[in-house]
Amino acid sequence: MLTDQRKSHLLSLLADQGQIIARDVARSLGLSEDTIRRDLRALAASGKLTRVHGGALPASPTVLPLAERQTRTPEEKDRLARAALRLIQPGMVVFLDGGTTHLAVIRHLDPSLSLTIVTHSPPIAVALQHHPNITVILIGGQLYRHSMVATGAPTVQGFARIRADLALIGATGLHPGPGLTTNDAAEACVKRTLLENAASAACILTAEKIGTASPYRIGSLPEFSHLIVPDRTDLAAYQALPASVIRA
Amino acid sequence: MLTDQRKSHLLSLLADQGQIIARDVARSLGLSEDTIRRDLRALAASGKLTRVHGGALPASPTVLPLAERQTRTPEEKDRLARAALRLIQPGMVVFLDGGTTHLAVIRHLDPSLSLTIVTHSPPIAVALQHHPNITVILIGGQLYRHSMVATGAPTVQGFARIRADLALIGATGLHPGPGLTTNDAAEACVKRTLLENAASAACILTAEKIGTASPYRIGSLPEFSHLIVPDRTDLAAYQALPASVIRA
DNA sequence: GTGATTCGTGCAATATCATGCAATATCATG
DNA sequence: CATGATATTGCATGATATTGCACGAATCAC
Repeated sequence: MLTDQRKSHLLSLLADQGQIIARDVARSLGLSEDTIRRDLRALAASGKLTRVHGGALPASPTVLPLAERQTRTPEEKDRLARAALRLIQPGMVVFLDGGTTHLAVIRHLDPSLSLTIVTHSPPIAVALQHHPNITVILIGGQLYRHSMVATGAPTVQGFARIRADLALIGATGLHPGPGLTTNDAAEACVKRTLLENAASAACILTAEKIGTASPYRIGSLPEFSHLIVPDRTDLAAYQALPASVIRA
Repeated sequence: MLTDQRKSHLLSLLADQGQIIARDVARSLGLSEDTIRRDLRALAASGKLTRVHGGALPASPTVLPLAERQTRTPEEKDRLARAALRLIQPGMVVFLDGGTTHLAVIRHLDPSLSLTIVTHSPPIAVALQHHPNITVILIGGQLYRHSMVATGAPTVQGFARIRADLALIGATGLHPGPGLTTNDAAEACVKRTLLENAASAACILTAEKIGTASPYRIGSLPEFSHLIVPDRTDLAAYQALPASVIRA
């Protein structure tokens, strides 16, 4: 296993479990604790995590990943969410990815709108509790804590059995090279499944994600039907764009 | 469990309950009281709480939104939940039904306990977000809003593929005739699946449910291994009882 | 008051940490 | 391909942190 790979592994482990115990990771990777400790020190130095006696904890703001991130850029997110609403028509079957942006979409949903939402995110399901006209299909799997979504083979299978009219897919990066990317391999896999099993797909991106790339590819821009970005986003670097680019 | 995590746990416990009793926390975490006292001293030194004889109190005068909820929550539920904790051992695979009683169980869960929880309830999954030592398997299906659980064939299938050590199953009624019952047919079906695929099963019942019957049968009392009921519950009307009846 | 509980401190056992060092692997350059 | 430079890893070592226990003092409940 390569060193950088191991560091990514540590970060995704941290995102997944909310903690790292040096001894356990060293044993599970068959390496000495010294190596893991060195990695942790390096990651802590670059601010990716917080070093504590015995292992590591998320860098401060991840303590409440969703609730915290929710408050980061609320007004931008709300604008984008409202723009996304135009894609949702009555009667549709919609795949809805996890994430605070999509929670914002639900917040703005017309409660009389009648449609089916398919999601693997417990917080999304909880947010839909008081939308009686929406049929909610929950897709199961192992819970990935950082994003609070189910992942793994059962999740992929669950989505693959359904054909949606629209998929709203989140991403952590958009870059001219790799296209749309995300931070976790298993999550990327699920997102690709959403993309492949929906008649149309949209991705909502906040400003800070544009121009950045995460390790795991979801797909290229033209595979999406819609891209929803902030108002004055410069997309000149992208040769192929989705059929519709919505600026909000 | 990491030391820093334990300190966070103490603070969140304080926010939750408005007080900390050193002896109880030490016992629930399986550590010596000295360790807890040392933590409390450290937290008090940094002004995060006020040290008092026997434990700690919030640093700021009051203002605890959650503590308020705690008092509104029937303490009966908390007592029952704590009693249920004794059935949960490290390493177990546990089916966890939805409902506020089971949410209370999670609130009292030792955060260092390492086990697998399988649930079809989004609120339960959300509540487990900050229990990094617990593997959460989410079971999908159509969301039934009244109880906030997934139901239907996919849910039944999802559970049936797993063999659990323990199932904690909710019910809305216990009556000498039909036994344990619930309000929704699809939900009853899921609950039966939990019952049939776990090595042992327990049902927690608050006082107002005992002696009542809902339309849909889950199973008879002797099919359960444990029944957890309030202290002075009269069960004389029931000829066959579970192997263990816990009164809390 | 009096007994029981809780407290703080000192101490010892253990675990974890940072650093230096040597062995090996990988890289860059010619 | 050869060779020196750099990176990575495991181990040894002394330092630091954590934890449980013992013991006497302080505090609480009655």
